[in-house]
Amino acid sequence: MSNIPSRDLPKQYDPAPAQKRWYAFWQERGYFHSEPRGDRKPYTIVIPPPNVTGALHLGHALNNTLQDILIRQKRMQGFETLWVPGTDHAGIATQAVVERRLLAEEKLSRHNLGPDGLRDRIWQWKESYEARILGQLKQMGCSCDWQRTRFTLDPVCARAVRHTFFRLFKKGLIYRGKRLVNWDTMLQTAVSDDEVFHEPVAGHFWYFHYPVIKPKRGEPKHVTIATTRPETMLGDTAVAVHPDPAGALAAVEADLEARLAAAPEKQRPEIEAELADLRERRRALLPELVALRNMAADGRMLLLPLLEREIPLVADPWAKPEMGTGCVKITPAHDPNDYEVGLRQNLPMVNILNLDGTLNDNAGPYAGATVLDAREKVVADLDRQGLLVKVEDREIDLAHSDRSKTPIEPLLTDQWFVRMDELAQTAMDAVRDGRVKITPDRYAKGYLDWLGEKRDWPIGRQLWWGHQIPIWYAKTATEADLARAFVGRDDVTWQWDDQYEQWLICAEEEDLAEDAVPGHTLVREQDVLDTWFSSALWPHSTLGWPEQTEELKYYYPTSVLITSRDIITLWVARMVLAGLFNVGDVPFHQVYIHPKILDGYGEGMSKTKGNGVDPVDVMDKFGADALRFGLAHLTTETQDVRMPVEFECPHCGKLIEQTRKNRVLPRVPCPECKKAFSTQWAEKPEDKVLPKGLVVSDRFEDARNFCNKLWNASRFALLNLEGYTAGPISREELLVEDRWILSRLSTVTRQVSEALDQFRFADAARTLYGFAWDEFCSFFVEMVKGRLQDPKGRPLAQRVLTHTLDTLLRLLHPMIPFVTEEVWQLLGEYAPSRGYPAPAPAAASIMIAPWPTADAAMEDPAIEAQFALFQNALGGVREIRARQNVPPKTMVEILGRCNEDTAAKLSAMGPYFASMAGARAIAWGPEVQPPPLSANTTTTAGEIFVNLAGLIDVEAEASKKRQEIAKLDSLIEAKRKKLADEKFVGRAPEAVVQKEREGLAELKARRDSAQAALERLAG
RNA sequence: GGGCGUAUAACUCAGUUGGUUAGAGUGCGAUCCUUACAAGGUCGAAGUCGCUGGUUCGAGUCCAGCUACGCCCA
Repeated sequence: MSNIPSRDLPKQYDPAPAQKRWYAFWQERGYFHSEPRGDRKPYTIVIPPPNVTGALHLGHALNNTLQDILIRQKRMQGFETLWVPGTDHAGIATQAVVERRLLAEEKLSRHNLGPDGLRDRIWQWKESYEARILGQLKQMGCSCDWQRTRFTLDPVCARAVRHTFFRLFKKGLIYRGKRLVNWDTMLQTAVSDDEVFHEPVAGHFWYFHYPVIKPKRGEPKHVTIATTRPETMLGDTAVAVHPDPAGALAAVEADLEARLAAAPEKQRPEIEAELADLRERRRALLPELVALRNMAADGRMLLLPLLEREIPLVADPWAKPEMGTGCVKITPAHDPNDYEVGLRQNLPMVNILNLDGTLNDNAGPYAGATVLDAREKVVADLDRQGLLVKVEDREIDLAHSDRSKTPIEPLLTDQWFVRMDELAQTAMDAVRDGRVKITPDRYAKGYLDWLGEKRDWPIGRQLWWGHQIPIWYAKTATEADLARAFVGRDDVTWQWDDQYEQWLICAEEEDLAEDAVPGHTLVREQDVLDTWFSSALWPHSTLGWPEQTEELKYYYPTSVLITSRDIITLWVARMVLAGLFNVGDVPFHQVYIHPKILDGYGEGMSKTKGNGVDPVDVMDKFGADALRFGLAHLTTETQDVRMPVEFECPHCGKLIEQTRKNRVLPRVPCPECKKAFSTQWAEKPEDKVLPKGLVVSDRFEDARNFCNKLWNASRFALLNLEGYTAGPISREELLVEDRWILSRLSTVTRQVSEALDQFRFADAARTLYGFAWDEFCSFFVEMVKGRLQDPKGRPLAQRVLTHTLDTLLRLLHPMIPFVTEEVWQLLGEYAPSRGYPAPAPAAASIMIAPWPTADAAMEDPAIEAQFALFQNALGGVREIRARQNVPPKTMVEILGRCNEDTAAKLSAMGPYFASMAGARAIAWGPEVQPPPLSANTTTTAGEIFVNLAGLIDVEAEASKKRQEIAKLDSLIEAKRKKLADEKFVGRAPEAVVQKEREGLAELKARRDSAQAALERLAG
């Protein structure tokens, strides 16, 4: 049997074929699949299901890379690991995207298609994006158990949703109530606060008079109010004035004075102006506000213009005497603050809007008009009646729906809620008592604060895409009818709805027929549930709950949840309370919050902004391993990661900076070759035919280079394994470099294991990077070269080399699975059995090879110290060679003046000085004298002289020495001063002082030797 | 307005419990195609640790204030 490589090993690692080959291999072998096994401990992660709205960007790539790193490590550690993949239907987001697309491309609205038609289109979208997303994960190497892939709308998840709703409803934790919501008039649904963004727009501030009905003598005949939305006056049910205008003004004034006193000079004029304004306002306005307050107390009514409706003047602190006219119109059904006033003052709530954003019959003659039309008409009509006082220009912070990008209308509607008081408390307790640990722990604060508000959770969405609420309305039936119809069934329950005087029936498993209650017609609730309702169940719904499956018993609670900080409240908190409510235990023991990836401007990546980078672009250019290692390397404790990206011109390769402007264009022209290329936004055929410009970042180059370095070191090892034999290695036969690398290997193994256990991914990556490159490649591999040429030394060198490489590969595998598997398989061809101290057959795949364990007995500080001496001496020689421009192939003679101990240690390293620094070591020891023409440098190993007879550039060397002396002088001076300071010597710990003294002595010695060298050069 | 975070080399980031002359990668300069690797080797230059004060023998590190930026909440 031959040990000659069975195929050529290229000098550059080519990631693409390895990725394809080994991912298929792993899947064929079923390594990703997990089944409950009593003899092993489970380690479980459920994926944060990506929205099917769009493809994944680098933020997701980071999230999933970290999960795969942990899963792969734990699998190697012998846990029964399960990583559950899946996607989220993302109700409103997906429906909005598909609707927008339909409108843009086919000029169709959802009403043209109808509910079933629209749902068909959304399913098509879902199928295509789910495939794309799962494909992205597979390309990244994610070792998910694909047999267990779930979707939040699939039958298993749907059943969990139904059961959860039923349980909550039965316990009285679900109710229907009025609520002012953010109404999206385009999508015609309520959207949550999280789905609203505010944007300043140019608007106006209109001032109107409302006449007072039957004013008494001396009282004002009208009140003046100001508004940015005149049409809402049609829904006004009161005007408010502050109950204590004088007191309120005084409070504001006191506050301003306090600020003035504390303010820095440059802010004073501004505050002073405000104060002056306030005092003027008191002079001009206060008497009237007091009068109005008294009128309010006396029950005076106003006449709402246009509709000629009588509305009360009320006293309420919401009216701010320091703002506007001091009076404020109250529209409880269309403004959150007014809604509060309406509740306090017991005012009627008049809704003037239809769901499509036009005005309804309550708007009288304006019914049917759009909001903007009504606004114009209302202003014109008031003006005609002489009630328009003035108009000011003003910038308005207008709420927009994140989904449709249209302005939000606050609207009072019936909504479904989950009562949160008790549920929130259970989730708070779980974090407080440590059953759920959040890392970094500062994020626990936001979680607890948010839950502490215990705000009821609005769960209804007026959409067609989602889990339909399992409620049926019975208007006409009596409770006796229901009891008769559902006798003996525990899967149906009902409640009385006071507001609309009807029965609400909830069914746990199957839908109810229209005639399920004989003689009556049931009507099903049309609303669907908030997406987060199904996401909240994810850790247990994916494991089969409500069935008590083997999976649920074995894998639940899961081990860790890895996610980004923006959904700690929306998702993490709700998973905790849902898990506790449904299963009776927390959904996971640990939560790790990872950094966010920002673009070059410091903005988070998102599909809508256009700055999202497709990980596939990065993988096309650098490979999956480079993507993964690069991301892990960036995952530090607190920092978000800034990643400026560039387009790579597909024609000429030129890199073009991605800007706010060009990142949303469907095509970008290359400034270099003038040809255009397409981007992720290309949709029109004429754009799509252009070649695509990859979006890349040089931040992955390091990682790509690292993988290549590892590949080449492996290549070297493989090319030198001819004649390899497995065999035991005894400690005694090891050479210095063997002991050193094994010592380091053990330390690194320990450090990496600990770092991953504590989610310090960057530490783990940096440790491995430094070890592999600077120690394994730069020293061990270099030093083993000579031994491999020597028949006597070769077997041991091969054994230590294969063992070290084997261990290094295993440590790296979770981060860079493909290249490590590629090398592992090649290594298996030449050295199927390997290891220290005794060889053992290697696993069939590195994926299932055991995770290395640190061997404290191998950690040898003495050897590491000795090795450090060698490294320092070597560095000294190289430095002199470089500064003296000694040609690379010229061998130099070196001498070292050092103590006996160091001399003994360095004498043994002769061959390595030769091979690694082109130096022949002549002598080591305390008595060594410098050659007449030499350059020197002082290292921790002593003073190194390089004999430069025939080579020396005297002036360069002298100048270098003078520089060195100057620098040492200033350091010596600083240290002298410090040691002369009695306070330092008296109060600092003795060890520190001693260290300073030694430091000074060393600096002086170095200065002396530099001085001596300078004199020799002169002489 | 409240909360959280960040500010260290030209860029992107490390920097443990305060203690020698503050590190890495990239980029920059010099040099070398030495048979694992030019996606590489060797060497080098480069920092008022955001600002101001405080604690301390000693501060990038601890405290206070300020400035700028980011995120979350209202």
